[in-house]
Amino acid sequence: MNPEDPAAALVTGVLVALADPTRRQLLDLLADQGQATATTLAEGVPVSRQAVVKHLTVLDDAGLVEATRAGREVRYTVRPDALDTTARWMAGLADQWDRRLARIKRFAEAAERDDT
Amino acid sequence: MNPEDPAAALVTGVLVALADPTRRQLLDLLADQGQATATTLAEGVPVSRQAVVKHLTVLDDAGLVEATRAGREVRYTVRPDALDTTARWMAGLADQWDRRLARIKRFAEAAERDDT
DNA sequence: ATGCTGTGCAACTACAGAGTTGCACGTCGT
DNA sequence: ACGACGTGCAACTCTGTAGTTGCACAGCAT
Repeated sequence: MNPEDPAAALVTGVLVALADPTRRQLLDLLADQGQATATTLAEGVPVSRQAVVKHLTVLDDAGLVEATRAGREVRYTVRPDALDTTARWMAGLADQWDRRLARIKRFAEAAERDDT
Repeated sequence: MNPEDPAAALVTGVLVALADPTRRQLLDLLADQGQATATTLAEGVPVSRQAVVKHLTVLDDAGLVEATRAGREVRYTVRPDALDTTARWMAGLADQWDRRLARIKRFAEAAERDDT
């Protein structure tokens, strides 16, 4: 995954965002409620509103949530696209490893046959 | 994803492990070479051998690599299982969000029809 | 036996990020 | 106009972790 690749940057952001348990919890709440503000979300999580705001910023940068201004409040929504992309990337990586391992295994077996 | 769930712990470990770019690079090298030692891997990465060892420990705890002792050296191998599990978890989550969003959208449209 | 090479352990530095608090500003309802 | 509420900004603390260096120990070769 070359760092110049824009898709790579997206994946990195998603992984970093999901690595934090509080952020996963926030995503869970958001997906459940469909829409919520930072203040509301702070009630369902053991940290301050400001901490929630920071987490939401990270999630926004990762493309996992979307912020919409409505008067004096900001409503957040879940965005599945980035998550989906990352899931596909990961599945592809797992597949790649599987194939490489299979190739190496064939190699080892061939070498063994040559010995005996 | 409830924290008591053993599968959740596995997923968390994988996410944390993959969130670091150096660790992803190490996994790339490992998957490419099939097998390598910490000392060898340190040559392909811009950090010291000790740093590499620490990263490999994290990857091992996450179940992404396996360490095998061979005389005085320790050979590391990639393990696709944990990655595969996490990829599936993520795909499931993306799907879940999609369905929730679809449900909410229907809700909103129904409410709009009631208004007009 | 001795030197070379790969690991392991420990102490240390440094920086990023998770969290907090306090206050100022815009917005809504009355 | 005024109070209440939601948000934004800034400064600060603190812990975790990535990284380093130095040294001791174990295994291999000659």
